[in-house]
Amino acid sequence: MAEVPYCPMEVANRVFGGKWKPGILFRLVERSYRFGELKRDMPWISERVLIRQLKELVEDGIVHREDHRQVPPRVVYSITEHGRTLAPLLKSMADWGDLHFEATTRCTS
Amino acid sequence: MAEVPYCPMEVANRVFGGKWKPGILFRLVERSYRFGELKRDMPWISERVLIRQLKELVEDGIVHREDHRQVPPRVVYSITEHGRTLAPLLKSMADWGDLHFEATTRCTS
DNA sequence: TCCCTTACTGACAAAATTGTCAGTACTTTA
DNA sequence: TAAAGTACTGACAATTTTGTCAGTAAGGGA
Repeated sequence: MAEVPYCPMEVANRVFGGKWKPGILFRLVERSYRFGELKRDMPWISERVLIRQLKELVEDGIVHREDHRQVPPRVVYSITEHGRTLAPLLKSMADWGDLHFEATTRCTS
Repeated sequence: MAEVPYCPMEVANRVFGGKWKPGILFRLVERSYRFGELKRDMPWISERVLIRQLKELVEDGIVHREDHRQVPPRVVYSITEHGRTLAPLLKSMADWGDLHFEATTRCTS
């Protein structure tokens, strides 16, 4: 199959697309979270997956990870400056989701 | 695992997320396309997958499918009025993708 | 008659993503 | 001595998404 050329859509999609990243970022834009807090706040994501998503976001420079090196561990995740540029986009997505939800449920149910 | 509650992010993500939908929609916001045109314009998506994505978009009321009932077939896809509400969001995504691409390639390569 | 065209379908395979389960480290509290 | 707490990791399984391949219909042209 032909090679995929550079596409900004692909870039954006790779960085904050996926099943859970938008939701995670939506929270982190609001405030910092300890790992356990985030986990309890989104119990429908398995711990393993949450860790992986956070790791990818950290690698992409969207999220900052701060390990306080305590026992028991205390690790705090926060949005980076660069990640914050996603805020309006995330807001638009959520708004559109609401719009679409209302538009599609008004007549069918 | 806990049930996923209603989340506008999930809704938006389900409708226009995925590997190819943003790219397809980005094109359809510009103009209408015959199936074959779209296929040639994005040769990196397999025909089968392109059809499936379009079908889902049609089911979600984002894209309109018009079959001219000719032989050989002539099927034209266009964005619906509702789908058009995604336009600014798609633009923001593409813009952010560019921004991120430049931010991440400036120093690392 | 044979081949071309176009949009599409079904069966299936490969790959990517998501999820489960059992641990680990080290300190505090009982 | 035992248990609890926290943020993880590794091995592996299930699921979802994506991709491949071989068809099909039906008219037109050589």
